[in-house]
Amino acid sequence: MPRRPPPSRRRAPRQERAQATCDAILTATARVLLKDGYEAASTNRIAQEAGVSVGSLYQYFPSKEGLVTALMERHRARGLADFEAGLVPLASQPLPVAMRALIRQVISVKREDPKLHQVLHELIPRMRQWGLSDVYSQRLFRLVRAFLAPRFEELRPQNLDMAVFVLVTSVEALCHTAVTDRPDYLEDESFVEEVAALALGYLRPEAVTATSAPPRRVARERVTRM
Amino acid sequence: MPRRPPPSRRRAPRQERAQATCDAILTATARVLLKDGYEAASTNRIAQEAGVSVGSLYQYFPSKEGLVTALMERHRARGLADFEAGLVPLASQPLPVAMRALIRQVISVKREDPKLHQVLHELIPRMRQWGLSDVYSQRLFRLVRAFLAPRFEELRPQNLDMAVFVLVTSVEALCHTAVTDRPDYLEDESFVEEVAALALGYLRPEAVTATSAPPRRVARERVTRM
Amino acid sequence: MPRRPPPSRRRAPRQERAQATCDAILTATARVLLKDGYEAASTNRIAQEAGVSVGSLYQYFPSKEGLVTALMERHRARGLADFEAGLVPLASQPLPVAMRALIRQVISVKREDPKLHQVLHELIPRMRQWGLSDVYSQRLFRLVRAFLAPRFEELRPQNLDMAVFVLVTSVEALCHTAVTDRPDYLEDESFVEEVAALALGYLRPEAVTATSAPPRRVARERVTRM
Amino acid sequence: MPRRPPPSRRRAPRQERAQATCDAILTATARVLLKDGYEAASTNRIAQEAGVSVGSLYQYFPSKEGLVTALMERHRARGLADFEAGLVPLASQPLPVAMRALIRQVISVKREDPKLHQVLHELIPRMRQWGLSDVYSQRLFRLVRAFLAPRFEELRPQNLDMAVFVLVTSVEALCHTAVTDRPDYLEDESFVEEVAALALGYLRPEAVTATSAPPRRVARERVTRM
DNA sequence: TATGAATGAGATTTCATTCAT
DNA sequence: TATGAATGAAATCTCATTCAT
Repeated sequence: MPRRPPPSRRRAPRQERAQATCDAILTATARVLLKDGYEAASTNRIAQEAGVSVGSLYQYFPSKEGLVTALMERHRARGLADFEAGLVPLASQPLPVAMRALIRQVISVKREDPKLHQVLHELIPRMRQWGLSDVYSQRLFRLVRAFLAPRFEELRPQNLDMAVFVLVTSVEALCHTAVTDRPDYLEDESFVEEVAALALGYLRPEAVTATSAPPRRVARERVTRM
Repeated sequence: MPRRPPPSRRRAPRQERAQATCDAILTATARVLLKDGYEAASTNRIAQEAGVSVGSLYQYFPSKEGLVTALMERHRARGLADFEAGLVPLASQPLPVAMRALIRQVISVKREDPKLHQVLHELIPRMRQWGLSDVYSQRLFRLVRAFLAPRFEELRPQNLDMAVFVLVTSVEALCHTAVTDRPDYLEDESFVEEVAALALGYLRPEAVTATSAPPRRVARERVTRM
Repeated sequence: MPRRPPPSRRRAPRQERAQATCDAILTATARVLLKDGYEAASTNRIAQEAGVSVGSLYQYFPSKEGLVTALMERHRARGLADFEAGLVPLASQPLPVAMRALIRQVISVKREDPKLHQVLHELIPRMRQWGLSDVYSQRLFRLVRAFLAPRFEELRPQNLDMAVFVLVTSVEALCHTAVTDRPDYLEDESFVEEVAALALGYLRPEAVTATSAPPRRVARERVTRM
Repeated sequence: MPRRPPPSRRRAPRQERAQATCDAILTATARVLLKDGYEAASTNRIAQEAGVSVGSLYQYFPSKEGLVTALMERHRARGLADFEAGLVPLASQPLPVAMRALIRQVISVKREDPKLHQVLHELIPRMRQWGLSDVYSQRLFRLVRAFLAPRFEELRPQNLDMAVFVLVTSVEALCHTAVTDRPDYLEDESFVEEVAALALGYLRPEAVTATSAPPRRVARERVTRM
């Protein structure tokens, strides 16, 4: 029996003042997480940074976990909304064009506040430990799937779900790691090209791989490439 | 001024018995990390699991950080050695063959003890916070670079370093995420094919993404898309 | 210097509505005390249960102490009134008849709401700590004393005050403990008989303790002390 | 499903020093409970009073609850042992003699440290809330039962268990309340006589009560006494 | 060298109470 | 009068680390 995920909010703020407090707390949480990391970020410290008392913090959030969860939710909801908004006008574009645009968007979203992105990214496993399922990943997955589905016929992969997994996982990792480890790449237009090459090379209809894959393709490829 | 990374070992064990104790502690650390996660893994608990006193633990390791670092080092050193060992006989193989073999190896290494892999994976950002540079990533990077360098001429990417980054990051993320989130993929031979398709499709010499790639294209594209 | 007992009420409710609120709060207090016990019963929780805001609660009661004290007073005042009402018609009854009737009444009062009785009973020491003297015990004592005084001549005990203490204390304890620990006894008519036997055996004129109680002293003492 | 009572001890002290610490903590607990009562007695305060750090306290006791429980156990175990020791030589004495001796012992035990007795007495309901069954009450009950059983034939009560309940509850309450509320009675030999009169009058073979009890006795009594 | 008792700073969380609206 | 947001002192408990034995 999986334990029900604990709520991330304790009570909805009714008055304006309360909403402001609530926001201030979340923002302060982000700031403190950035500066000190999750462990060193004490609730007292966060409250202080938000300019409220700890009591207020606990009036709106049931625990440190809940607080961080709420921040995460806010952050990811925004990111997902952005992504979706960016995706819509691309539906009718040619795949390469759309792909590059998407990659640029992913990067630009992460670059906006790289440190916060990184901190929250590192919190994901912890949230999993807390029993929170990653609904945003699932929604992202579904968005990308819906984007690719209409073009399925022209693509090489036969298993759409797996293709989405491969694409989302690899592109996400590349963008994230670039932000984290190679900020120089972010200024480099050729990086986008390379990520696009990875994605498009993977999706493209022409057979490319070899030896053990579906018979005839393999043969053709072997001849073609080696 | 970046702080000098603290040592992960306090004193090298001289006697055999000491070495055994040291190993026992590291192994216990892994066990406890698995069971309880990093935060809940107290040094007292680890010592108990190892069958020694906390005092002894602190005789061999200067701190909890050091202990975890040492475990990490042991683990990654082994992983890297395995990887290197697997890489050597593949030097002379055709790329697709070698690539599939490598992917299989990465997966099998992670599958061996998936939970431990995951726990240690999640510790990486923490170690970074501690000021430890990820030497193993760098060495992995160099290994892959050395593997690809001789074939550079036949590959599409023009920037070898970036290509290595793209490959290592994406393949690693795919294998890791599969172990974590989609264990069903691990049993599925087609998953290896897809990852291989991603890698090979990225590396292959023929242009594929149409519109983009090498120098002039970029210019054209800029005109086209922006 | 003993601190003056703090008031249990802040302001007397003037309007009817206010009286209703006041009652609602007290009733809610009882409910919450029952459910959660004294410590877990927070004033916010009580206010919520009463359907008012904490602010209102503090308009009628100066503190949590005062709130609980007021509840206690209400409860004991009612209990005492009941007891007194029951006592009046028994004044002219033979002692055994009256005694059984009283015991039955004590039991039935406690059985009415055993949990509340128990909770409030357990609060008595706390109230003592708060410096509140137990006026209701004193009034109960006086009632029983007044009940026994007219029959003093026919009773064995020579010290009326002590006899009242012995009777009240033991009967009260028996009834309370039965409600708490042996609810089965409450259904058992023979329990009433046994308690009555205890009380009547204690009060009866014939000497009984034989062997050690110095016989003649009794007579002398009567003269000397009462 | 009743929750298993939590342990009152965390780990048994192995070294002498540890035992001393453990004792010091328990003694300090008693001292602080006396002075401040349960609520105001903070674990930090207790540790300070014991001259150790809080950490040490929590090394031996798992919680404040556990700490108090352990103190209670120690206290009641001693009291019970004393009582049992006093009971043995009385087995062969005439009932009135034995009864007076027992009452004197109960009083003297409580008088030894009246405040501590009172504090611990008031903690009993709390322990019940914690799910701890009152084993010592049960053992006391059995001791008294074993004491009365051989004389059952000569006693009035027909239900031995109920008789034990009546005796233990009333005598205990009288002694306790006297210690608490009427310390003057403790100096007064006639108080012991009255309590003995209560107990012996209850137990004595001669019929005494009336109207509704077992038929013939009732009749006789009515004639005799009223 | 090994042990494990002891330390104590510091973390999370609660709740009686106040007071601006 | 009523509301409920805000306060903040204080309580319980943990755990990395030290050091006397």
